Amino acid sequence: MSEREIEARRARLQELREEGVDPYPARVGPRTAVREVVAEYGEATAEELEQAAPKVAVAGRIMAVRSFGKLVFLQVLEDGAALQLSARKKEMSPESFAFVKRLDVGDFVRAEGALWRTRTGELTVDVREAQILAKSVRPLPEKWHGLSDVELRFRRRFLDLLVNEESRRIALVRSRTLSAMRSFLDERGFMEVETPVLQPLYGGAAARPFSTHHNTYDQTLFLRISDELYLKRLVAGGLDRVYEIGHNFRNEGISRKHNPEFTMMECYQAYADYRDMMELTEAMVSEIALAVRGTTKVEFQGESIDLGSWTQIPLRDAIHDATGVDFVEHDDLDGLRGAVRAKGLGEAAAPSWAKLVDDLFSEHVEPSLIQPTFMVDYPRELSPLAKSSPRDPRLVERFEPFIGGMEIGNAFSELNDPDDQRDRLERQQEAQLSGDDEAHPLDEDYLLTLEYGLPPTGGLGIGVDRLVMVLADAPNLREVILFPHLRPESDGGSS
RNA sequence: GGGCCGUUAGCUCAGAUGGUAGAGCAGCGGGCUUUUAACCCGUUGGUCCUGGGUUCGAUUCCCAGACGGCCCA
Repeated sequence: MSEREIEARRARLQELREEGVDPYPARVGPRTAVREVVAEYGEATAEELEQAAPKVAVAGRIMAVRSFGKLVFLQVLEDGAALQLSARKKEMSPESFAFVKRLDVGDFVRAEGALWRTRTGELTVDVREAQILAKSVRPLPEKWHGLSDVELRFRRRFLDLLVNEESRRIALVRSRTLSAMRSFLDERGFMEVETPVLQPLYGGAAARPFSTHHNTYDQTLFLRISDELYLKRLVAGGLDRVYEIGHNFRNEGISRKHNPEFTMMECYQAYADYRDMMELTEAMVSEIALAVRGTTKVEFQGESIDLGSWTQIPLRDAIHDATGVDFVEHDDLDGLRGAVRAKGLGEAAAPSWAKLVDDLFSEHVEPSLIQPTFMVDYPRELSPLAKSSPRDPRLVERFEPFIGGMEIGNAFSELNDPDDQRDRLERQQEAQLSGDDEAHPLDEDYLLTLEYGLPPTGGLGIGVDRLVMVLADAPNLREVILFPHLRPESDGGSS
């Protein structure tokens, strides 16, 4: 094992301690942010700097050392901004120079001195005094190739962030997306709330939950698969515009577009319907794109996408155009299976009519929905929480927004008729009994809420991670989640 | 869940028809006062993912497994 470098660094750590230097001091001392120094003096000429010789103190992590014996260049990085330090033997006390020479790449230091510009034009702090802020006893990834091992990048994300600019950029896009989303909703009069992650009964989406156990009450609890039912309880309680941005947990596979734990924004607006939610979605996505990217026109995986321009397609037409199958004509499982077979689309394995419609859509339509698209007019069976369409009782007032071939949300006029809701949830129970483990459970407490009365309400959910993928042009979900779910690290043994 | 590919030094990667392995960077020692992947000389460092099999001998071949990647479901 190459523990040798760690030993060497630990030896230097020990030396510092023996000399009475605290390698992990509690205080940093006065300093100017590297970014500010660069902003202020980045344009100054060598002559200007030589005349004024402005004294600065900066702090940061040493990312590179180039030593010439009596002259050492170090590059420090602080909050994504880099600055070069120089240490010249002739210009420093012997102690200070020896101290700098003993620093390792990865150490955090504070250094003070005058700014100058080297022969190659690099803005540089000519160090007179330096202090260690935190000793690093492990070597950083190699400076040229960096860290490219995908597994290591995710398992040691801090190293990835440190050496891979792209990783840092995506984290920033994510942060700005969340902040723009909050501003947008706040400005529209929405109130941010928090609802339980641990729930006695899950609901609000078609998914299998994680379950856990509360010891004191000896109670089975589920990690929420959606915020929906709790948020609507709040609307029933008179909080007319609410939103929540939080993690949902779905016990399912991992893919380019799926992580078992992901971030969802859900908002609900009383006295509104799905048309209003459509308008809200358009405005929100545009505004976030402007805030994060400065434009609604973005590149995503080689496609130019205008996030300010949406089209609408009824689900029935989209599937019919792509497959020749009309799910309205074939309104039961056997009929639809027959139609799918007749069109040569293979054996339909779906356990229910609704699931089969969903499968047809996911396979034949969704990948082609690159430009922003609202898929509308979903069948009732596919949407147990959405209000029936007054135009056609087989449909519901629902849409899903798609960008870049991905479903990025879900919205509807919320079903507030308690009897209709009971009927739909009872059908879900039947589905569950016949083997659909993603069916919605029957939530009596939620039905009680509806019996007291929920105003006409529009609801919208946006998958934040996927939206960030689009805004950051990231190829998969794990790039936009700082700590994506991975299998436990194995010791290589078989068992 | 299925198919394909990968796993070799701290990092990035070579490599051998089966005879226990190399480079660059990092480290260590030396030189060097204008570098930007600094350079020059010397040098340390390996469970070649794990287990089993075949073999005189396996890191290499075979089987199983772990983890990861891509594609598919």
